[in-house]
Amino acid sequence: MKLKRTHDCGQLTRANVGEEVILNGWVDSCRNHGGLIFLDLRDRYGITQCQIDPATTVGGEEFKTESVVAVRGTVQPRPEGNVNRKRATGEIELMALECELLGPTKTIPFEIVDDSDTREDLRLKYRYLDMRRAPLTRAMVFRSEVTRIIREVFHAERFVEVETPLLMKTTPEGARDYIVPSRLQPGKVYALPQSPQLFKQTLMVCGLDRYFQICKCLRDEDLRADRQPEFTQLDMEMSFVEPDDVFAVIEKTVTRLWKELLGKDLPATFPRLSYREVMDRYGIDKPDTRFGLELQDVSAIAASCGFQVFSGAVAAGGSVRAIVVPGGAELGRKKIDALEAVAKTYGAKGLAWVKINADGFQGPVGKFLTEDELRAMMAKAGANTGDLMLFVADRNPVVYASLAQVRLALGRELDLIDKSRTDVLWVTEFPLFEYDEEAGAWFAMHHMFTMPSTPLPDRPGAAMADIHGKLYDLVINGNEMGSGSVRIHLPEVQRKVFELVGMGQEEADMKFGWFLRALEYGAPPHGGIALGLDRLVMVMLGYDNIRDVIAFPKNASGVCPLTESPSEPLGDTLDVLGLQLNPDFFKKVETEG
RNA sequence: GGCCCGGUGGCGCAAUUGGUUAGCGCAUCAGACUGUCGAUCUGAGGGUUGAGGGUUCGAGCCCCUUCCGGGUCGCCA
Repeated sequence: MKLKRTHDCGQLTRANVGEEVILNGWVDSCRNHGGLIFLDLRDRYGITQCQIDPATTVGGEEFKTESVVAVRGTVQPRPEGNVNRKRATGEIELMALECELLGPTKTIPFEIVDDSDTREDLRLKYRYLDMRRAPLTRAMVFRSEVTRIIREVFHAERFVEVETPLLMKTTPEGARDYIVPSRLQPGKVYALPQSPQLFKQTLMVCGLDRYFQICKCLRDEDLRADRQPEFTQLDMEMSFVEPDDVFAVIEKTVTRLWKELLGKDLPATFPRLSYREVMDRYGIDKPDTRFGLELQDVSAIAASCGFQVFSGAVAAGGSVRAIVVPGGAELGRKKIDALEAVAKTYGAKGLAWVKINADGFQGPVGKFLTEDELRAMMAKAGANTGDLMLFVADRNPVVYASLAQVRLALGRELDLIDKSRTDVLWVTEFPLFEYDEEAGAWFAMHHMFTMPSTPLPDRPGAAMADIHGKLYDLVINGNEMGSGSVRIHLPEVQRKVFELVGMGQEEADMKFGWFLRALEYGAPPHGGIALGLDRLVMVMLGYDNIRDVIAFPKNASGVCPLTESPSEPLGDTLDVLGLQLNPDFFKKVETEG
């Protein structure tokens, strides 16, 4: 290139008038008026208008949108009345003396505008074009700032940044592993990390005291709008700590991120709510507390009512809970049906409702309950005339899950969520174990390395439901942003937990023997947390899709439309590993099954 | 794997109850134009409506199968 830039496209102002400069960038738009051409040159930093006189400008012509061009010219003030107030460089323009086409372009497949509505797989196929859009460029720069600040805080707090292996031992608990076959050890495989959990705990046994890492984690599960097969975590671990010590570091980090990057003040410490409390009030362990409509337990009244659906649910050990929608008596049947559909998605058999009109009760529940029972429920739930009450009666997990989602749907539908608010909170005191009715077994709710708060029972059983762990989640605006715990540092406790979730001694030694051995040699009490970095950036920017904060994401089918991965293995890749792929395997299983 | 939504020129959309030659905006190409700023004006080209099958005198529209994309449930310790 002959014309190498002296400035970027966002920095020239009145102060530069008279200077001869060179700009390099992309053609944002090129407006040809015949006798003169206006060329908007764009780079990451901004857009500067260049004026080309086709008669005198060397190499001056109309350039194709998105081609890469260099312009040498003189900075001049724009004539009176032609200032563009929308741009930082709007007071000046570059009178082009010479132009050079640095990178020609084919006609682009879609327009590059901020509010793109091009379908996403096409945007991903041409990611380099899509990324030139301001919202995506901004996300990348913003994300870089987030990690910069995180590193500043953690280094200032004397954390050591350590890289842990990508090729590690497979431990198929939890999510499905991505597997990497070993060439040097035929017949064996590595796994890609679902998280560096055991390595970071081992680093505590190493005596590093405070560790952090911004690392990739990989889980072979189905994708969602907020879930990618590979994602990034801010992972940290500290020795000789209680949960409060972990909270303090994260609170410092998060408040500083919000302050520096969004100019918003968050409280110095975040509210702590117990798992019991958030489930009771919101039915979900990641509550969006930016609006009300909390769940109301009317089981006591429902237990003795004549409505079998209600009384039966309570008798079976479940509950009847309600959401009161203030002014909800105005809601039409269509909207209530839509809410019922939400409830059913989450396992509810139905969504009972009653409108409290001035002239009486209206709705299916009204027919089955006496007026006294309805009035008692109104009082218990805090409902008034003009309100709508929505009920779910079922087993507790179903009641919680369905009403929690009905509540969120109402929040969106009735526009109750104050988007200007940032509600950050800790959810604490999670149960350590959960019972999986399908599998008929107990398993660890978070993971198997969390220190119990109370003594463990001798053998698996119902008593496990009452065991709580030093477990905590960070929740921001209803998003699970991070999860952590104080860990087990005593090998006999760790062995006991393995045993309680049905892992025999032999199996435990095969999978985690190396780690149990590490705990036997002076392991410090320790704890930590991992934050989802992609989600954090997504929430900070107010985006609703995780792909928009990741440079080269996969689509919902796990395919990268840009590179077309995954792809058929090439050459002797498989032979070297002694492998054979059998894509028809799944079809066969289907037809034979 | 289940459910919901979608697939129509390069991109975004439209097309009464099934009914002429499938329209519109942007983009593209050609021409005009010395103050635009996502320029404007004039004109032109560009489509086997994702694929396959069926119903019908007639299918973009209805039915079946299938592929692709988005969302979601399951799943994600």
